[in-house]
Amino acid sequence: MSERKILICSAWPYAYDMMHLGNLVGCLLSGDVFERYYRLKGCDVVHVSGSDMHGTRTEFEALRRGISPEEIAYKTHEAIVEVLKGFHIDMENYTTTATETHYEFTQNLYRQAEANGYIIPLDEKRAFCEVDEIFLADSFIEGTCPKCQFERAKGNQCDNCSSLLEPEQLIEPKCTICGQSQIVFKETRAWLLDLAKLEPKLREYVEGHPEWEGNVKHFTKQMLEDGLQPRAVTRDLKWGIPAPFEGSEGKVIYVWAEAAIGYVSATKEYFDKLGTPERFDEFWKNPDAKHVYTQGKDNIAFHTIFFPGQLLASEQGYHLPDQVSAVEYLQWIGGAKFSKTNNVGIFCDEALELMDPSYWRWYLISVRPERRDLAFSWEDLDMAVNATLNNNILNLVNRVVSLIHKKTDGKVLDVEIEADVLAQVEATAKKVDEIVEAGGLAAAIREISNLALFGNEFVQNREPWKEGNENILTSAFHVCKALSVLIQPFVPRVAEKVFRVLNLKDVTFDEITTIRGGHPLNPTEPLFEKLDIDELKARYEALKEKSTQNA
RNA sequence: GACGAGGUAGCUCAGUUGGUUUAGAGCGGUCGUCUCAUAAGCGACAGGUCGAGGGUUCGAGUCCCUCUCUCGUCACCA
Repeated sequence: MSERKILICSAWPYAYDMMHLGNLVGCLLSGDVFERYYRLKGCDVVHVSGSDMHGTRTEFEALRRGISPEEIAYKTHEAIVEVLKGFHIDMENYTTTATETHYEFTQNLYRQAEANGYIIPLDEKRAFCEVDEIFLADSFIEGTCPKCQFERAKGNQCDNCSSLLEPEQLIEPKCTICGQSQIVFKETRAWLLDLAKLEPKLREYVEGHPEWEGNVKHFTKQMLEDGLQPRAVTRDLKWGIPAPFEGSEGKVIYVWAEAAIGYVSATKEYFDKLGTPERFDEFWKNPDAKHVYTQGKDNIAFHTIFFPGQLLASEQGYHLPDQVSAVEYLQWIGGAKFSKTNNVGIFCDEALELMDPSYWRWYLISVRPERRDLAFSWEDLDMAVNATLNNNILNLVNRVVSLIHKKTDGKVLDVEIEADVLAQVEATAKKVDEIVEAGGLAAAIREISNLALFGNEFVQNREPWKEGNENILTSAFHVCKALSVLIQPFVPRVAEKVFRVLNLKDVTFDEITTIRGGHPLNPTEPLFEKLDIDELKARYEALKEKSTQNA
């Protein structure tokens, strides 16, 4: 058991509504690609995530619809599980935050934090709706802004004059659940995680990661510069994990304070079920393990400050996040925001009705917003799928395989591979590896595409279809083989087909540079089908038409 | 509002700590071309005031200031 231990943690989708494509690409899909990549390299990989079942919105939405939060959460969870299957996202443990393991683990962790002196109580007046008998989050209160008289100012901020507000300042505050204004401010006790006390340790942890870049670095640095404050980890809600503190009966642990802990409990649950609970420590108590977190930029602070803060507070020696691979936002056409209520954008369940999931995977990762926000476009989709994946990469494979069948009886000749081909393949593998190890994926796809360009150019220039040039095909095959391995983490089902045609089995990363002479191929089969983008658009329009009518 | 991050050819992006005279790729577009491959492949060309203005410097896309646009955070939304 000396392989590298890699733990991939994808941010937990909120089990309240179906994810859109932007949610998918940054969290679960990226995680899946990383998982497959590291496994290809022979690492010991565990990938965990799950549905975030609790939360204010779920509970409030349940109140509004008159059903239980559980019902919403489980229904959504089941739908998400189906979507993951549909996108070929397959991890060690996709669970929920409503499991017994998670409840126990979270409560234990917070008891440990309390015993270590990191939990402090605080009494505070908070808005309470007497109709719904529930404490209201600031954003669930509306009223007239005391500054600009805008009538629908939120409890924390006025959307009109953008003043920051306290809920008490609103004139005629109303509950947005029942619409009534029977709001009183009642004293209630909250328990806070003392992040101020944890600050020196967190600072040390963050300073230990000079490789963090971009938003991850900036957000985190900013948080520390502003100084950390104790932050409430309990809520006056019913649906959630009962808070385990003295006198905290009837309150739950707040979602942000428990969802991330799910990374740990989900790993534990996985190894418990597997019957090898001792292996948990190989991932969570092992300083040599590498932990990769995939999420959207809105979650950065949770992964670099709050979550490590909790782990530190427990003083159990848990491994802290190493790589925080955060993406910017994928937006809808023209920079519009995805919105279920306004029926804008494509949601994951709809996406699967529209197109081959391999194509979605390839497109989404190739436009993965790693540097800045990015808008969906049909043109980009067309280019990524048809121009790059189909015409450039897969057609090259098909081209070379057909030639080998025609010219050398389906056998790769046992001759030397051209030096520049060897060098190009090796250089690409190296670059891809550097990119992925550093938390990038879109750039890796660009490198892979470049190798295919090189391959096509090579074949074109050396004309292996002419008599006497058959030896060239061995080099061309070498490129195709490398391509097939490199695309595997991105489009596993497509790679499977290519492996079959190339007659490769139990493929690992090493296959990229392995030299094969005298290797027989299998009969060719269609490797791809062109995507008809106009037809796809038409079906999308029809789908939207239908869901507008249903709404 | 405060703070932070970004605005490079139609699109997606590269551009080390400022310096090979005409700012680079890929895709798209235009033209040409091979024929092994799913009208795929290859080559050539197309010229973007590097968001706007000012400054520092022998020299700035690369540093500083101002402005503008986009995005994010601002701690009971996650």
